[in-house]
Amino acid sequence: MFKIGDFSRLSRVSVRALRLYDQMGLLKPIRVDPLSGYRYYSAEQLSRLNQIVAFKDLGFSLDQIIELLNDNIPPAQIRGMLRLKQAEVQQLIEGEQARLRRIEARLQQIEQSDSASPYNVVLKQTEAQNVAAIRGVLPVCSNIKQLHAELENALQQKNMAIIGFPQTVWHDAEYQINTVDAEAIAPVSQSFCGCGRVKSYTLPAVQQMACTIHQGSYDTVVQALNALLHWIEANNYQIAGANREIYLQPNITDTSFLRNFEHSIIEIQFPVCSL
Amino acid sequence: MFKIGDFSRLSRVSVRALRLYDQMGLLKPIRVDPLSGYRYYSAEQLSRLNQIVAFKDLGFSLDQIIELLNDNIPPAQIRGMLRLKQAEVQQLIEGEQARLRRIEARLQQIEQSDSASPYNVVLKQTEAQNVAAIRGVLPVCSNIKQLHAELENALQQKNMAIIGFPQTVWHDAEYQINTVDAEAIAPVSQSFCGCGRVKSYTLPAVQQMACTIHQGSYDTVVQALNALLHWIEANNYQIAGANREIYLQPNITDTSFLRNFEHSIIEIQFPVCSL
DNA sequence: AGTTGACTCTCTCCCTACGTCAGAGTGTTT
DNA sequence: AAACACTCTGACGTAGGGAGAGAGTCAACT
Repeated sequence: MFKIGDFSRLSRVSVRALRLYDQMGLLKPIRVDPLSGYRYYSAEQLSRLNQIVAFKDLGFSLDQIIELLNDNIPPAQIRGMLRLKQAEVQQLIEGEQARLRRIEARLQQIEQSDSASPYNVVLKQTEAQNVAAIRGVLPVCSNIKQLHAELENALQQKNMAIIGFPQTVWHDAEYQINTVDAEAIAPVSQSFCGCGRVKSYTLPAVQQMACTIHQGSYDTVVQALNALLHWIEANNYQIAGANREIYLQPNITDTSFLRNFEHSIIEIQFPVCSL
Repeated sequence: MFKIGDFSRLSRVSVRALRLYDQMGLLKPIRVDPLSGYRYYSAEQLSRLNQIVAFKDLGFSLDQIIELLNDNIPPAQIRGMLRLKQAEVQQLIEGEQARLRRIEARLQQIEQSDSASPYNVVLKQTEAQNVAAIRGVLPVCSNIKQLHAELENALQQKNMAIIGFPQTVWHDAEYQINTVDAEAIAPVSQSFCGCGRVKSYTLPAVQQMACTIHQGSYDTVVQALNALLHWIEANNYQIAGANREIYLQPNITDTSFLRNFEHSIIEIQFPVCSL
């Protein structure tokens, strides 16, 4: 019979852990002195303790180990739990590898542009939303303002409330001179029947959206675009749809963004998928 | 200005997290109503929040992010922290890959021997210890008993206290018929000058020791050996030294193990290193 | 002006698998 | 008998929030 300290040295498991295992019912000492409360262990218990440590090394939680060491557990279930854990660890590794790529991309970015770039790219999900939209082919990008103004007027006349920030979707797969296929969009509470150029539909949800935020003059928004595209390339993603711009205003009802493109706050989004 | 809920939906960061960031000083709302305590955020803060989320995705803790977002931090230090994190993630991945191999080895083992094998292999460190030892070439394994008896007698005559479990080191690199090179060992408190066949030295520490525990008759100890060797192979380790057997007795001073090999508890150890 | 429903506030407890005290009691040795 | 090593229980801390209680606020609708 060993006192807890000896048993701890023997098994190389900390005293604190042994007391925890006792409390959880994972490994009870063979005897507890009712007077002093001292725990006494026997050498035979090393085998069970070894099992506990082995399962812990496989990544199981103590609660799971209690289950696993239950006497009347069929081997099939143990296999099942092992497979589950296997998949879990597999996924964790993949996640960490993606993280590693992100870190490397960040390092590269710092080393290229010596000053730290102000663009931080984040992966998000977006939900589907009901929207009103006007799509058109414009001679230059900046004409998107007129499209938004037209949309706003049309919705005001229809008495439709705008319940979110105005957005633009740039449908051009690649840069084209003199023509830009763009769509001005405003979130609305419910679908309605479109009329004229105004369409009503549901902007689909996107699982993986690479996003960054641009602040300042609209003229420098290309820098944000560049940073975003670099990030997508460096992290082994692929563009999976048209990119969006969301015009973040102080208030949803405020529409000053149309007149103030010098101090705008814009979130730029690219749908992506893993390469 | 946005209330916390709107800001949360906008940024896709939970309200709870935003409150935490406020409390930690990571992202203070631009205004807090002194009466109601309501937090109000501005769209401009999305950019900082994006930075926070981006660094969190890289694996940094909130405390580290406070440092990283400190205005007067040189880019060189950011690079350093990124490199550190890179190494850390790299190591984590390797650890998880090793775990994956352990899980796979376990699955294989279960599938081969349908009933769950009672041997659980664990990786430990061992410390250096002063020992007394007699080494000899024996005709059969079981003669190790005599060597231990001889060692015990010699130490008793010298009045040396044994302060740990008796052990055997099997020096044979490979199995040989009719001759076994083995060493009976007993831990002692300090080194002394050996005499005759009894040597005194320090048994070196081992960084990685693959261990399992055998209970029952000594005759079936080969099964434990097999399980251990399988584990070492399946986990991409290599044997890096002579294997040891530790005879775990109810008490250190008890020497009944020499007479009772039918109900022994033995820990078997193999020094290993990564392949 | 009142009411309702949706938000928000602070506060506390919960999660892992222990590490780390603090204060009190035990066992062994000199 | 004193010293010292060991053990006990219990509490608090960890990272990043989740869940929920109880109270207060805001905005819209009657």
